Amino acid sequence: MKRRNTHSTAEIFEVLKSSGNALSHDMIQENIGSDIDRATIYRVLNRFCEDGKVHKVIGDDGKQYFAICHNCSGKNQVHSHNHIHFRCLHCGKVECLERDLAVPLPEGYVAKVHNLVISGFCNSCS
Amino acid sequence: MKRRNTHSTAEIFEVLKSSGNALSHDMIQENIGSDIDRATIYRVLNRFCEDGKVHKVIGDDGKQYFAICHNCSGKNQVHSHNHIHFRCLHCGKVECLERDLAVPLPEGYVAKVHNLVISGFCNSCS
DNA sequence: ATATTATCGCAACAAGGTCGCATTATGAAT
DNA sequence: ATTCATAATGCGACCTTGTTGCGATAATAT
Repeated sequence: MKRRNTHSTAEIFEVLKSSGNALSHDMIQENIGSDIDRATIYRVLNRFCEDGKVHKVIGDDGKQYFAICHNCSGKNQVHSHNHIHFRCLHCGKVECLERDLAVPLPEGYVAKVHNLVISGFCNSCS
Repeated sequence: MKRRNTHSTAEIFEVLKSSGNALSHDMIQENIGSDIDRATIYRVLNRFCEDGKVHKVIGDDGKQYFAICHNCSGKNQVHSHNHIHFRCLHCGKVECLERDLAVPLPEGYVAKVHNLVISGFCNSCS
């Protein structure tokens, strides 16, 4: 399936880019000018993930957050997104701490997905 | 509020203990003998968390997993549960890797909750 | 301009978890 | 042992997050 450049994809990507943080679906919907359907936003985001333009983290609030890949090593690679994310319990901001983390696993264990989130208070809120 | 010893709390704690791993609500419901309501299970587990007998992790599947605290340093302490959890994508097992992790945060950041999950394949499934 | 088909919007659905409220049962006091 | 206050339960309703089916729309190639 070839991807098409649509209004929605452009706007959603722009919101993610200008934010610089990891955003949940509803954050995106707020920050967006036009009115894009919830299902469409999820579909666009999941497409971004498949294409390796974006990575997804599940917060300790159980919600999905999406962020543009900067230092991530290519699409769908194992270990590609093994950095810690920080979620502020006060302002809600979720950011990627650009510090890769090598976690030694026991013998015979194979890592596929890293989902590392620390929450607390960020520098603006502590 | 004083806690009471009930049938449900005893059974749920026993299931967690004999399993040795972190269990989701439905895993507990399967492993349990009697028929305990979903809401009750969640309430019991949340009570255990408040009392520091158990800690909770959100998996990258968005589900809550509960595990008995072994090396965790007391109830509701910051940094008390800062170990990595491993979730097997094949057998579903979620286990605590008993290896504490000191993550250096940027200036001004305060950690409150650690939610560190790596998923992949465990030694039995890889 | 036309055809193909990826994408969208809407609605319905599913799963996970919480909450209100009437009922039950635990543990303490009598 | 009986009574009493109230913690805990079961049931149902509810909310939120996310996904899916399907007909309508619109992006790209010809």
